[in-house]
Amino acid sequence: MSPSAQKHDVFQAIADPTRRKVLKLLAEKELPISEITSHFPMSRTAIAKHLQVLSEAELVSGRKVGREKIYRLHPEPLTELKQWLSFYEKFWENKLSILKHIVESSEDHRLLVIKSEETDKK
Amino acid sequence: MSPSAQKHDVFQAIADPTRRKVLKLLAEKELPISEITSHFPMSRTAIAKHLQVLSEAELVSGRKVGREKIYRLHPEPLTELKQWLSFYEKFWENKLSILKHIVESSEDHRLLVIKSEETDKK
DNA sequence: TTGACATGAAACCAAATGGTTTTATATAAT
DNA sequence: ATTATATAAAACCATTTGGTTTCATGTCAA
Repeated sequence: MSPSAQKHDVFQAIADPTRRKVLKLLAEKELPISEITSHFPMSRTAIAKHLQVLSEAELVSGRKVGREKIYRLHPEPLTELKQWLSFYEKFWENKLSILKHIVESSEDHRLLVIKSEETDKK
Repeated sequence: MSPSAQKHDVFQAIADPTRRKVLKLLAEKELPISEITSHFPMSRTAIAKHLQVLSEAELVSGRKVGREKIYRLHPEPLTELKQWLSFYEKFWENKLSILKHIVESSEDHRLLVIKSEETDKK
């Protein structure tokens, strides 16, 4: 595929556990495909495809060195994720918001307890 | 699909743009399925399935009120995402780590020089 | 009671996903 | 020059995904 085919975004890219593990590997140091593959119970081709997805999301980039293709982490796109997350942080960082959430759901909890007790007595 | 099938995790759940938009809607206030659906160009059934995925990831929960099923945001699982992200933040927040990355693997040595000078001024 | 409304459940479908195997090509090492 | 290594490219495959349509069921309103 063409470079930066923009087919996959960062949200999709990190959805797969294998790809997340690849990113973690590359966080330590850049690596050729075959060495990355050695950490997984699947074929080199499969890993190459995962690298392509990561590459489309611009989370990694590969350069050819001799007969090897060496991939390295390119973490900048993760800032998009961080931004997205920051919107929701208020729901667990702001105590008032958390409290509000609890208050809103308290009726249901009472209901649940009562039902459980009734069931137990029978 | 079976209820609470624990089939989807938070990474998968937020991978889909529609589901992210649903979360944002529910961040404002809890809503019944049909009202959520009114914000999207797709069927109620499709939205119901997205809600199921979000529910499996425990990002939302639904309770039946009369003939409506009202869904509410449950943002706690996003902390897992935040934790995951925090590991990578050093690569763009910590200048030394960024520099280390450039030194280790960059073809662009001009960038290296600029970053070094900035660091030296301290 | 009779509709209308809100959802649930199931069958179906095309496309995407995550893998495989096979074949080809360029580079490195002997 | 030959062989082993590293990757690329393509065909193929099963399952999942993201949607649809249809039909059934429970609840509210007139």
